[in-house]
Amino acid sequence: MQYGIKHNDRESICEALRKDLLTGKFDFEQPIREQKLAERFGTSRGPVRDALLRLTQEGVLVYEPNKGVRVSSPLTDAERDVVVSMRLRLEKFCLEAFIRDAKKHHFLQLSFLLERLNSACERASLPEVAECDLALHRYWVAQASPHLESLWLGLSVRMTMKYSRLSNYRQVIEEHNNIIHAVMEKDVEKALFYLEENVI
Amino acid sequence: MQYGIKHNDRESICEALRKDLLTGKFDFEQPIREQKLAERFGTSRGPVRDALLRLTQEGVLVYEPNKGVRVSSPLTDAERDVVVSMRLRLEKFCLEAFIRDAKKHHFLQLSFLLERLNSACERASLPEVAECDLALHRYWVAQASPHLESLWLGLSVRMTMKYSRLSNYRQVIEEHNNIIHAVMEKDVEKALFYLEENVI
DNA sequence: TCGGATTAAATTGTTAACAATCCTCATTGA
DNA sequence: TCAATGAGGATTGTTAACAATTTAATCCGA
Repeated sequence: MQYGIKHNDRESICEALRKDLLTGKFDFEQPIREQKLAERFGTSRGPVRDALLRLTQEGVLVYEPNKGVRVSSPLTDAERDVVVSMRLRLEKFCLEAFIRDAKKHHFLQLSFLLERLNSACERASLPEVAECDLALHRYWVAQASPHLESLWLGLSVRMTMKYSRLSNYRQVIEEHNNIIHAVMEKDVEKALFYLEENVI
Repeated sequence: MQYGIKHNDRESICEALRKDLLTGKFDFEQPIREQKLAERFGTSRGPVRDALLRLTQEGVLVYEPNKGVRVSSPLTDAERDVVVSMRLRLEKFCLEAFIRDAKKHHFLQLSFLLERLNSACERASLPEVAECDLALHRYWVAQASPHLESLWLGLSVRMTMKYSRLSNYRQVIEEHNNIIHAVMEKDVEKALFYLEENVI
């Protein structure tokens, strides 16, 4: 239970599926069947449909009327470049605002998320690393601008789908340590520099 | 019926609501009730919920568990700046690709959409102008990169919500004429220049 | 054997009823 | 007077059944 958000079915199904999709448990173009997922999550098709609709909007799935959804094909390199630069624009804005306004308990939460990322890296569990990495970035985005959070999610998800630098665990830890130390010292310039190194 | 897309209930409800929201038919922070909309559109709550979920993801609505959705508050000026620059980054990429690959029937469709925008401006109908303006931009985005279309939608919707330059109808026509003429001459540089003038 | 129509199965789209949750407001007791 | 409590009504969340559509399989004739 992260952030203390209350989860209903569609939320938790959505998160579980997103994790599976980001870590490559489904093939590209593979169609997704509602009934099957409903059984897996022990609900009816309703909440499953809600989750699929959300993931479609995020860009992980593609929807075709009367045919359901399938896993979307990866971005071209050119498209990915665009997405990367958009995410950087957004996240730099948020990180700067976060540093400006952060209180003690925000730093605490940051340390907690960083620690989670570390231990996920130690366990060398790619799904967990992916999740913790996104949770960390998502935290300062959500704090700085709830308005832009869903926008950010769509961007990161598309990036992560294309391919994942996350398998180099040592580097993942290094990069996030750098960012967060800079944040704690309220050194905006340094933080943005390390962020730029990380979001590629 | 534009693009020949097949509409089911949730799609058409979504579009109708988006238009209403973009043209200010609901107040900011006003809660949206599912039952009321279901009656208005002559369906059950199911498709309405789907539409609301999509509009939430696009950023027009805000969702709170067990409380439904409400109209999201406008962006701050700083947030809007970020969104504008992101949309420009995305749309310039798409317009450039569009110019590179466009065939005759694409230009034809473009002329058609421009004509629709013109007549909406002549009728001085703000809802229609807003719709036609978005439809036009959306066309080259969708043609150039279906992957990025939903991303673009989220950006434009958030921009348009904040405030609308669209009420200066003469300028709207002028700006789009410039863009599209440049596109037809396959003059990338000029097209991007006029686009930059328009997306503000 | 092949192409096209026809039927059957699988899948998505929609609905109405029911369950769970939240909100309002009157009541109670100190 | 005021806060706590607790019905009740309103609203969202979930479910299972049904309708519409697509996909797959079968059959038939040339």
